[in-house]
Amino acid sequence: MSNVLRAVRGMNDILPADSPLWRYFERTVRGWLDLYGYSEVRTPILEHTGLFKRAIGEVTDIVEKEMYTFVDELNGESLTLRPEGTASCVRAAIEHNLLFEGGKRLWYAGPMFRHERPQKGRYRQFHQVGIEALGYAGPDLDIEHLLMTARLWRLLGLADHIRLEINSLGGADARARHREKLIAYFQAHEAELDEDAKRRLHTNPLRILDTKNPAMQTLVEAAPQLMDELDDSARTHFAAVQQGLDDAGIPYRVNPRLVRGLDYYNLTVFEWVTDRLGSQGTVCAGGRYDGLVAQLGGKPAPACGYAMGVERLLVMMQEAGLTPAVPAPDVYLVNVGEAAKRFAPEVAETLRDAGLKVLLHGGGGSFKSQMKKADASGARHAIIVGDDEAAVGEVAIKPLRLAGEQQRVALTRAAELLKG
RNA sequence: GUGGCGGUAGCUCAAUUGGUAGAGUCCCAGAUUGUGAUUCUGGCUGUUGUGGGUUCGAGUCCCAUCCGUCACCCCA
Repeated sequence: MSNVLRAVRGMNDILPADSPLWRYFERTVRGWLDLYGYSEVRTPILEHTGLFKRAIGEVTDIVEKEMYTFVDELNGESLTLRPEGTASCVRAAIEHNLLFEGGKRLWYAGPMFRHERPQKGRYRQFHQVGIEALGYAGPDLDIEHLLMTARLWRLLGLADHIRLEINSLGGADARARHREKLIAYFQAHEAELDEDAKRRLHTNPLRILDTKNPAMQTLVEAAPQLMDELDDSARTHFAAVQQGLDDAGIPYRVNPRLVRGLDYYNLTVFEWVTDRLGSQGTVCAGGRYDGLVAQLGGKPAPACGYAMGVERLLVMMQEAGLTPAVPAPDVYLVNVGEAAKRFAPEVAETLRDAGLKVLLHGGGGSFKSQMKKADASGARHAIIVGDDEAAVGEVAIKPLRLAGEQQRVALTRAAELLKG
């Protein structure tokens, strides 16, 4: 294998054994998005580096050490493979004035890139489906997003394995106040902080609250709560979101320590989590980002959205045994003899004209081996063409799955017989 | 980026204190010269991830590296 080229680490081929699951997932997701009236946007995989720095935040882990950034040597521009989809989606909406007529419900799907250490459910090229509602301020869209995700889990058969956690981050001012209090509080207890916490104190103090170190639990529990800083409008918004979940009968847990890794979030944030994926438990997450449109140069517009990790959901589906049936052709066309070989493409095309999925045997081989392949293909029928049949424009139809006699008919009658 | 464990045929896995790399499956052919799933017979399949080192001799021991995996970090 030393001379063999390999895929880049953390970037996977999706092979025929897996593509039916992907297609099933994508089909389900598209139908589900149609139910809610969302429109697809497709943006480039590559953007100017500045877009992500401005949208995600200069000091986030993603921007500091996980982006695939390079200089286009032909013109000196710094470009970046998108690490997430919201920035591109919002950029496109601003660039093309999509919000001119008011709110827009959008979605996108595709590969994202982050230079992290690969692990199960975490890859350097991974896929997300993202949903964004731009131009809507009220909690009604937050609620719509939570209800629609709950429906998707039901459609995919994952509802029993996923639970919802929500929180409110308040406005920018509330978070700034909270951040200061938090830093002051932890500085006052610096002796009790572990190494991780000391490092995070000024980079990402919110993350200290998430520590898994049992020795710090009491310290963390007595820390200033973001919830206490929320103003009335943020409280009202959050209460309305919870009311909406209650009305819909969707169970959830308010997790005051739930934060987001991207700077643009405010007010409602949520995560759908599972305990079936080890440490990669977050399967879908998002929230409100009312400041982002203006931050990227657009006319100020509120917005909220979320993204799901496709690979993580697919692993869950596989482990739950929810894999779709392998697609099989309707007909496997066996052909033996020179005249038969010339006749076979006409037979195949005629049947395809009638909408039948036909796998034409390729590569020669004995009659027996062709029949074995016909069986292995999963086709319901084998069509057998020999020189005898070819000479008179007939085919032999043999049922492979159900009982029944083989019968020989004119090609012109074959399709109707196979479909009936 | 840090640490633990792992890597043998296309796939799933064996290989005794270091002593000639094996099985099942798959694939191919035949038993059955125009009939597939079962059965029987025969056959193909490897730079033991890669590169060095120790040794008379390395799948096995040592070093490096790549890839996977788990945890951390972070996140979908």
